[in-house]
Amino acid sequence: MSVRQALLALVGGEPMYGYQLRAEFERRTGSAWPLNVGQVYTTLNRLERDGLVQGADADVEGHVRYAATSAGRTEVARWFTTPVRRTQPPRDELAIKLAIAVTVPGVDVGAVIQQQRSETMGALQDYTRLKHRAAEADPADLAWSLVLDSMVFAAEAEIRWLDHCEARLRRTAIARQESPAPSAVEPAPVVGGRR
Amino acid sequence: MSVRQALLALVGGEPMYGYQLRAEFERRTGSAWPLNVGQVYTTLNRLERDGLVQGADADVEGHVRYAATSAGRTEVARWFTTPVRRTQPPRDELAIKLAIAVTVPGVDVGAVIQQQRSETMGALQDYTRLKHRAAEADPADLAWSLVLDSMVFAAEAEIRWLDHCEARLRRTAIARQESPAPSAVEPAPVVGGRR
DNA sequence: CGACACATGTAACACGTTACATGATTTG
DNA sequence: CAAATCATGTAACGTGTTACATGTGTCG
Repeated sequence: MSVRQALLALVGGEPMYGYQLRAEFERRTGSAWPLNVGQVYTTLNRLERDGLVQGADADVEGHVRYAATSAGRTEVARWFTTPVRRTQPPRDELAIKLAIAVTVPGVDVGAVIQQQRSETMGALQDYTRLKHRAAEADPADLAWSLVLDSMVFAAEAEIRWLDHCEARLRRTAIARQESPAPSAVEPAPVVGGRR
Repeated sequence: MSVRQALLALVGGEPMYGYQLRAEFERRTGSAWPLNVGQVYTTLNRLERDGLVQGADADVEGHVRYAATSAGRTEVARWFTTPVRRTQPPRDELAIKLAIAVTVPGVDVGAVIQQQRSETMGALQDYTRLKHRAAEADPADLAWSLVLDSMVFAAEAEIRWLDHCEARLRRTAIARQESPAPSAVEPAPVVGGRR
C-alpha cells in the first residue's frame, strides 16, 4: 500500500512519468527500498483505473506524464492527515518467529536470538557508515537522512528487545528447572535440538 | 511470508488441522495479528503443493491433520537458523510517508508528526494496559508477552524517532529562513541528472 | 560497434485479505 | 429452537515482486 500512496503523492506534487517516479522515490528514501520500474507502471495503471491519476498523451520527448486528479489529491490529503494505525500493526516477522520458536519444542531459541542480534548489529553498522555522508542542504537529502535515522532507531529497538528476550528466557529457564514442562509429544528435534 | 513460515513451523512441531492452526497461531502471538481462517486453508494447500506438508485423511473426528514432510522440516530448520535480513528491511509506511511529506510542497509535516505521535502513544497505552495481565507460567503466555514487549519497544522507538524528526525539521526550517528553498517547480532533472 | 542508461510496458506469480457457502456441534 | 462456535473450504481481488520484451539514445 505504501508504494501506491507514495507514487500518488509524488504525482500530486508535480506530474511525472514512470521512470522519473522511480528515481524520485528512491532519491527521497535514499534507495533504502529499491523500487522495480515495472511496479511503477502497473501501479500507475491501477491508480488511473481507480480515477486517482490521469495520464496525458506523450509529450515532445515521448514521456507519458501522470497527474493526480481531484479525487487523487483528496486521497493524498487523507493519507497525510491520517496517522498510520499502530493498534493493529503490520505483522513483524521477527516477533512471530520468536513467538513460534519459544512455543515449538526442539528449537534453540538462544541461537536464534544470537544470530539475529549479530545480523541486526551488522545492519546498524552499515547505517552508521552511511550516515557519514549526510548532507542536510537538499530537502531530499534531509528526507533520506531521516529514513536512515528511522532504520537506526528501529534496529536499536530490535537489539534491545532481543536482549530483553534473552534475559526473560534465562529467568524462566531457571524457574522451569524444578518444574519441567510437559513436553508436548517429544516429537522431532527440529533445529539445533540439544537432545 | 511470515504466516506461511509460522504455520509450517507449527505443523512441524506437531500435526494439526486448519482451525486448530489458527487458534494456536493467535494464542502464541496474543492475537496481536488476527489470522483469517480462510488463509490457513489456502496456505496449507500451497504448502502441500510445494511438498512441505502432507495432509492426512480425515480422522475419527473428521479433522484433516497436516504434518511437515522431510523437506518441510528442513525448511523450518532453515528458517530458524537464518536471521531476518535487516540489510533490506521491509518497507516502513511511516518512514516513506514522512520522506515524501518533507519533499512534496504544501504538506504540513509538523501536523503529520503530531498526529502520528498521538496515535502511537495511544497504542503504547493500550499495550501497557494489556501488559498487566501477563502471566509467565505457560510458554505460550511467555510468547505473547514477548510479542507485546516487541510492540512496546517498536512504538517507543517510533516516538523517539518522531521527536528526532521534529527537532531536525525545526533546525532546517530556521536554516532555510535566510536561504529560501528553490521551490520544487524547477522542471524535471530526470534522474540524478542535475542539468 | 558494443555496452549501458533511459524509457515503457507485459506476464506470471507470490502472499495476504475479505467475503461467502456450507455443514456439524454445542449451548443458552 | 435459535444462536454461537467449530470446521472446511472456495472465489475474487489487492499489492508487490521478478523476469522478460522492446526500443531509443548516448558514449567510449
